[in-house]
Formats: sequence, C-alpha cells, structure tokens
Amino acid sequence: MRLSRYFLPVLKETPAEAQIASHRLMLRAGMIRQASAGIYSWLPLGYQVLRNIERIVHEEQQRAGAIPILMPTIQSAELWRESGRYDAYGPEMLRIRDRHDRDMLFGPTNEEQVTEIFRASASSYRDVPKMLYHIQWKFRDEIRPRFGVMRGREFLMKDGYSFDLDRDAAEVSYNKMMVSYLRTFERLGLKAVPMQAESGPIGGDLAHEFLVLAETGESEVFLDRRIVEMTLGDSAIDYDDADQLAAIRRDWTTPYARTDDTHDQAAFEAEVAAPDRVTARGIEVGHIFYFGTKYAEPLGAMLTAPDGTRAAVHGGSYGIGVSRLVGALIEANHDDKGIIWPESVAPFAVGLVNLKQGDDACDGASADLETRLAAAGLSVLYDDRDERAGAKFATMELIGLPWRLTVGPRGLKAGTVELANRRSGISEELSVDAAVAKLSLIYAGV
RNA sequence: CGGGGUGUGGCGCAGCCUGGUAGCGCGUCGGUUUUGGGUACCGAAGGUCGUGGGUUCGAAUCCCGCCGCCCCGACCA
Repeated sequence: MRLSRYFLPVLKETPAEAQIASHRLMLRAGMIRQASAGIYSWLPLGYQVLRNIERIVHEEQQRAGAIPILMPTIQSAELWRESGRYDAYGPEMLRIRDRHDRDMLFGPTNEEQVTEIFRASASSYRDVPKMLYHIQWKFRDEIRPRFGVMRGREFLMKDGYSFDLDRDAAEVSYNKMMVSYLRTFERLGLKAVPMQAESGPIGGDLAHEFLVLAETGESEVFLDRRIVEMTLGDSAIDYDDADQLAAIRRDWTTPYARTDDTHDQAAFEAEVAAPDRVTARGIEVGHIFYFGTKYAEPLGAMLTAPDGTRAAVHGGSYGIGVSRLVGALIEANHDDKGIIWPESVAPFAVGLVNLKQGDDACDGASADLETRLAAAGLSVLYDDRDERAGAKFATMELIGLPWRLTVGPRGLKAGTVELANRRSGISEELSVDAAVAKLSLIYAGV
C-alpha cells in the first residue's frame, strides 16, 4: 500500500480527551474516530488490526472445536422475558421499539439467543457436546464509557457457548476454552493471566477472568510471580484429550492469581512466598464461566439422557473483548514514540521509507522492494510522500509497524537497504534479497 | 445518577472577569527548497464562537434553559 493512496489521518498533537496511552495513540495514529461517547468508527489502520485479532480468535476457537455462527445485533424482547433477564438487566440494556411497537433490544450478550437456537433442534445426549460462538458487535449502555475502546458502549466481542449433558462434560468444554484462550492471547503477543473470578449464582470454581497486566488496568490484581513466567509455547495440544486439558488448567490455575473481587490476603500470604507476591493492575480481556442450567431451564432447552430421563442442558459462556484487545495490546506495547505491534497483529508487516522520493534510483529501488515484499506475502506500507525523512520515520514509529525498511542513495551505492526493528531499535544493512528473506522467515512463524 | 470540568476553523489553545463584532501555534492547500531523524521561506483557504431564549444600541464575552464531551465514584468483554 502506498501511503499517498491510503487513508491515514495521523495527528501531531494529542487530543485533549484522551487520558491513557492506548486511547491517545489510537487517535494519533488515525486508527479510530469517536462518533459519540463510547462509540467509535474504525479507520483503515485500526480496522486492519481489529481484523487481525479477529482472525486469530477465529482460528483458535475452531481449533478447540467451537463452531462459528453469526447472531443478530438486534434481538426481540420476547426471549429475554422468557429468561427473566428483560427486567433484571436494567438500564445498561439499550431498549428500542420497532414500527409495530414491538419491544426490541440491542444485544448486550447472546445467551438467550443461542439457547433458543440450540433448543430448537437438540433433543438428545447425541446432540452434545456442542460449542457455538460468534464475533459480533454488542451494546451496553455503560454508566461511564472511558479510555477509548477499552470501555466503549458499542464493542466487538467474541462470545461462545457450550452445551453439555452434565456438569462433568461441561467442565471438559470449559477446559477446552481455557486452553484456547491461553493459546489465543499468547499468539497475540500478550501475557494474559487466568484469575479466579466470582462464580455468580452457580458456585464452585468454574469462572475465570483473563487479565493483561498493565499500569492502566481497571482492576487491582494479586498474583504469584511464577505464573507470569509460564507459557504454553509450542506444546502440542490435543483438544480431544480431556486429561491433558485438565492438567493444563490445573497448572495454570494453581498459582495464586486473583482480582480485588476475589482476593484473600491471608491465602495470598500463606500460598505465595513474599518475594513472589506481585500486586499489579490488569485489563480484563476474557471471561469464561460455567452457568449450569441457568438459561436452559427457563428457556426449556432439554436433553434426553441415555437412560431416558430428560434434564436441562448444562451451559457455559466464554467471552473475549476483541475491540478492547486493541487497546490492551497498545497498553502493553508502546513507548514514547508510539505503538509497537507484535508481528501477529501488525496492520502492515513492514514499513518502507524512501529517503529521497523523486530520485529515480531511490524510487525505482523502493518500487522494486515493494513488489518483492508483496510477492513474498508480506504486507507493506510504502511512505511515498514527498516529505523529510524525519517525518516519515516518526510516522512509522507512531503507527508501530514492527519492521522498517529504508531505501536511500548511500545504501543503494553499497547495494543494501536498512532493516530496522521497532521494538529493539536495532538496524542492519542487508542486501534486498537478504532483507526479504529475513522478513519472510520472521513472518512465517506468526 | 452524584461530584468536578469543558464546548471558539481539522488538532491544541488564547480571548470571556472589565460587552464594541475573532486571534495564535500546528495541520491543510499552492509555490520555492530535494532534503539520511518532525527543514526553511513566500502565499492562500478555512470559524453558525455547542444550541435555544433573554438583557443591551451592540453578546464569543452577561443571565436562564437545553445538549454534547471529558474526569472522579458505583458497573463490565
């Protein structure tokens, strides 16, 4: 993509309303534009990042056996009356009325809707287990939207739902989602720690929140330093192996890690040695919980067991804040110059800076490089503006592309281009072949 | 919803107290400069001063209402 043909409205000055780094940088890098309180338009650069995150979430959901669907944003009040939540939900639910005076609502979540879909066809133990999910815009009329996309009113969420015959089976589904989440966040280049959450009306310990550690997080968290160092890495995961899944969950939920909602100072001190005790702040990016028959009972989603008895299906729901992740990623990956995207979600794989736009040799070499990068499957943003070098470098740094190639007359004389890494700041002079090969190798791994 | 702020060209702000008909910086556009880390110069465009009403000869400025947005608190992906 040539910058001159792209739509990248970067801001030199920081808009006054933005308080935290991710919000400031998203506005400055031209990723979003506010439409009204807590509601944003996604501009090309931001939309690209959002789609990259979505893609990874889709891949990891399906790897774990969840099946993609797409439910509507506007729902009928009828189902919500059946579940009893139409009155229970309160003013956070945006209620609307259609031309026939029917009560509708802009969905804040989809338990009712998905349970209705499931109950319409499933009737026996042979129909489970099933996990359905979608990535769809939600609306919650938050009391106080803030921090840009971190707490918007309209936001993109992955919400998944599991259906099982009983609690034990539901627990297997729960474990699949926990492992899937660990993989998802790791691929996104984030350290997200599963923390025991309030389990709500069902009780038990089957509720976890995933929090990204960041100074601007909204929750205070208490954790064992050792869990921060854990990774799934390349370990082969067999989602059909219930024992392996249970073991992973055990490993990841044994070290102390809780938010202020569930924190128990005495237990914290008893379980974690003083030097390993970490108190920090975190951004909630995921939430998984088992809710038993809470929706199946009122909505009549019943299954016949092998012994002929009928009972309500056991469900769980699993959320990932996709649009919030964009903000969380920036909170975790930025410096005073701008964003630093992990390769897996970067809007472009590499930025190309032509130091002497208008010079035949430089223009030709840049165009050639652009073609070769594209042929290697690497997305490139070529800054072909007639601008001073400093301005071009600053733009690349602001928008956070992980790699930058620089073409200039000095390098060309020596037959090289400069390849620089945004995170480390380290750069090296390479031949065009070597540079393309190196980038291909790096991106083959993400 | 309670508390605190704010609304003036695309962005950041001054002007408001002490009414006289709008200004600065950045950006944008047209030139010149051909640049190795936000270059310099010349020129230009762009504003219902959030909105409705009131006071006044005259309102961005004073008064009243409404709306938007931001921050702190209770809620959540």
